[in-house]
Amino acid sequence: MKNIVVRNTIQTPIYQQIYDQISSQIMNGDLEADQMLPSIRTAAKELRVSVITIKKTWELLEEQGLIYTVQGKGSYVRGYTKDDLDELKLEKIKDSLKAVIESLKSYNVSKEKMIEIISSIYDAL
Amino acid sequence: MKNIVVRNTIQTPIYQQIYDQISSQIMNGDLEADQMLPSIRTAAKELRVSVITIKKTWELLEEQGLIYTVQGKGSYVRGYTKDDLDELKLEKIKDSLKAVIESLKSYNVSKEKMIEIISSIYDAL
DNA sequence: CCCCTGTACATATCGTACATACACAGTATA
DNA sequence: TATACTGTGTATGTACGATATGTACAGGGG
Repeated sequence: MKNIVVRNTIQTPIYQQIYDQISSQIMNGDLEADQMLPSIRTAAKELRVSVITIKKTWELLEEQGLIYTVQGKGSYVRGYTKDDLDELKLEKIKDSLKAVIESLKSYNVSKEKMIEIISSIYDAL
Repeated sequence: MKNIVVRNTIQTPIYQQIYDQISSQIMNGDLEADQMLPSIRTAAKELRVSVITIKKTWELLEEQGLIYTVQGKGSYVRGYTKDDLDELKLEKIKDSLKAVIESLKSYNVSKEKMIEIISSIYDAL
């Protein structure tokens, strides 16, 4: 439960922000298999949000097969191999990029132009 | 008012979908300067949505400086040079890509990997 | 005056988020 | 062994804002 940041200033839902960060930590291997996540109460207190919000996040993570939950005990990270995690991560990134490319479809951006812009954004970081 | 498609199956708000398509048509030069947009009633009937929804779209377009509206008369495409339009378009695309890169920040994707994935998505189209 | 235009109002539905009460699991202890 | 305690997840009821609607109001021009 380290390095989670919640911003109220952006339009992304809180549960989505937390989901993104935890799912990336799992996919990056920062959280070990069968490691217990904080209880929803602990996480809620720590991040200063409602237990409902954390519950929704945990549900999302469970839906995506990243964790499993035992009633009365807690939620735990699913056991995946490094290769599996890399694959999941790649799919996630692909999905995001596909979505943005789809949303820009009507602007008729060529592959080369797109790469050029991506490159310039990275260089500016 | 050609080639506008509204989908109820996706989560993007209707007014946003219409906005994206009209703004891209303007930026691509498909709509001429001072050309009148359809009245909000006509557009609403044609796209089978409420006048309020179209009004919101027109307001967004006006906010972004793409059209101007005259009470009782109608809404018209602003006069921009081709260079201005290209610049607006580039900014729009940059903003979208910046947002997706920001949202993927925690996955630690390198510039090269990102370009590789973008490339593969384009090749698959 | 009539018919076109944009505008404003009141309302319905849904997603997000909250506090609080309920139910299950494990353990200490009488 | 029974039961109370304290941890866990779950469900209920509420509030608010965004999205979308229909319908009534207001301005421009023949």
